[in-house]
Amino acid sequence: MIPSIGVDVALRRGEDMMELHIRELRKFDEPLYKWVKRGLIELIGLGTWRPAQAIPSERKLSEGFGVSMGTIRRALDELVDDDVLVRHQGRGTFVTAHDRNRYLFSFFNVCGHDGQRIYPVVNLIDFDSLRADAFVARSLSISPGAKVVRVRNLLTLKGVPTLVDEILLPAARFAGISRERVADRSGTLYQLYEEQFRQSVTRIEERLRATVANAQQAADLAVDPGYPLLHIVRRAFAVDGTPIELRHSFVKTEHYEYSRTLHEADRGRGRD
Amino acid sequence: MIPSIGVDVALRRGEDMMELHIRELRKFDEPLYKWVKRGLIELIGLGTWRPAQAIPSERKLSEGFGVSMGTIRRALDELVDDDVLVRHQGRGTFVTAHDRNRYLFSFFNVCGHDGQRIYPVVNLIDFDSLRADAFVARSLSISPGAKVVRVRNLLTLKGVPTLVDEILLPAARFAGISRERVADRSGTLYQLYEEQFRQSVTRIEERLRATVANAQQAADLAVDPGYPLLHIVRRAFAVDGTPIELRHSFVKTEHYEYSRTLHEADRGRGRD
DNA sequence: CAGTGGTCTAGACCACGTC
DNA sequence: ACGTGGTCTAGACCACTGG
Repeated sequence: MIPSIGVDVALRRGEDMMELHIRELRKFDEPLYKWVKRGLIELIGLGTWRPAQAIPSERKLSEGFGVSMGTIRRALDELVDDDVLVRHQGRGTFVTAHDRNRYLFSFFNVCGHDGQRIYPVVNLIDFDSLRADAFVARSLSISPGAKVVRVRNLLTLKGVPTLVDEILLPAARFAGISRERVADRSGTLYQLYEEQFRQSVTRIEERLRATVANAQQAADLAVDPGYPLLHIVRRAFAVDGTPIELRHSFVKTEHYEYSRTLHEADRGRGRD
Repeated sequence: MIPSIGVDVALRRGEDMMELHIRELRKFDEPLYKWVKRGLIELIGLGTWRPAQAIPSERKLSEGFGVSMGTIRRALDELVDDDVLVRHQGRGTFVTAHDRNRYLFSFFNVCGHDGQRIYPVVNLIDFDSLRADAFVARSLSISPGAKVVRVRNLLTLKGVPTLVDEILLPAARFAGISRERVADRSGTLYQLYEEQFRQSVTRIEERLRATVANAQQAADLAVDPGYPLLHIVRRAFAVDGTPIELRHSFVKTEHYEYSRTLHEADRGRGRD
């Protein structure tokens, strides 16, 4: 988009050309603040400002984008709502820093019957690639037949094999992904997506069903075929709203279970 | 900044009494828009504008409160976020009409495999009372042996028996509840709690497991014993944070499933 | 101290819905 | 045509943080 936005010097010279360039990239009938927001998302995605780093001040952004501070603030407000940015009065506005606990427990909802959270031990049991069938293509908003990477994990909680994951990723968004890079990571998969492929997960959608273990799952989880399992179908979405992961999880809920707290103000989120 | 000047001016013009009432509520060191917001909440609470009715336009509110339109808009923005108001461009701003859909779909997360929401048909199949055992007592924060009302419902979606509920209520909080009052209600159970017993549910906590149908459940849901069911244990909490309902739901997820969307900003809610 | 975000103003023009 | 909310401007002063 406009790689030099925010760098004060670049604006003064060639202002007219810049302005023209900016206006051309504007979408028809799109509010200015949405355009600013998209621009900032793009710049963050390009690594212009790293997590925990400050972005330019509102006044500089106002000058750089050529819009008023009110418009900048509106864009920043939405990015703060989306948890892409954090404001600190008197200090500046910062790209959100994501630590491992955040990702682990923000979207990992399995806990003991007493409600206690447990750190899972993750073991990679399979890594390969395949072509998207109709369902996968629709779920990931890609073309049928497009290349998809598949990761299978076994999660163990306090020595008890509890959960098997089958994770499908659109290969186009994860260029260069390999068994080694997945197996040798230090944090969660979502950290890997973010740090190595610039894909930040901001929203997930989950559907839960009850099912019974097939032969493979029974072997992985050390139960008999026919044992009841919680089947979670999850889609993870990037900042721009596109799905970047489709995940099937099968949970043995004998000692652990899936837990959520819902607030009245969240109504309507159940199905959007 | 002396907001009461604008208020006084408005009063001299004989607008109405709302400003007089609000003026006393002004706190020092509070942003103006927060004051406007509290004022509007109070006026709505007093019934100045009924649900589904329009409130005054932003320009009139600006004049009435003696603040700029930008400040009014900020207060309205937050009230829209809180779902107290709804905006309709070109028509006005309206007090949210809370109909049965609100409660139904705010905490009812079962939908079709295609994501479509369905209105369930509820049939009361049992109503009795019993004494709390240790688990129920702890779950409802009551004494073991205290009286508990039990309601059993069968929910049918598009003619398919899909869900059986066992609902446990602390009798002390639901004095005068009867089979008839539960069966003859027009809306949801949570509406009944709110309207007849002044118990508003603001938060729920859910834990999900996979299980298999016992004989009773199999008969209710028209499946064979051993069929996999989603078992949801729910606690509903009142405004003051005390639990007022313990509910076990058993869901046949053949055609319908449990669905949730989680946002990154919700992190930490999974286990609190 | 200078610079940041937080709040607020007093307008403007536009898109939309209703009459 | 008119009034509504939606967007946007070009400033202002404040509270807070850091050197």
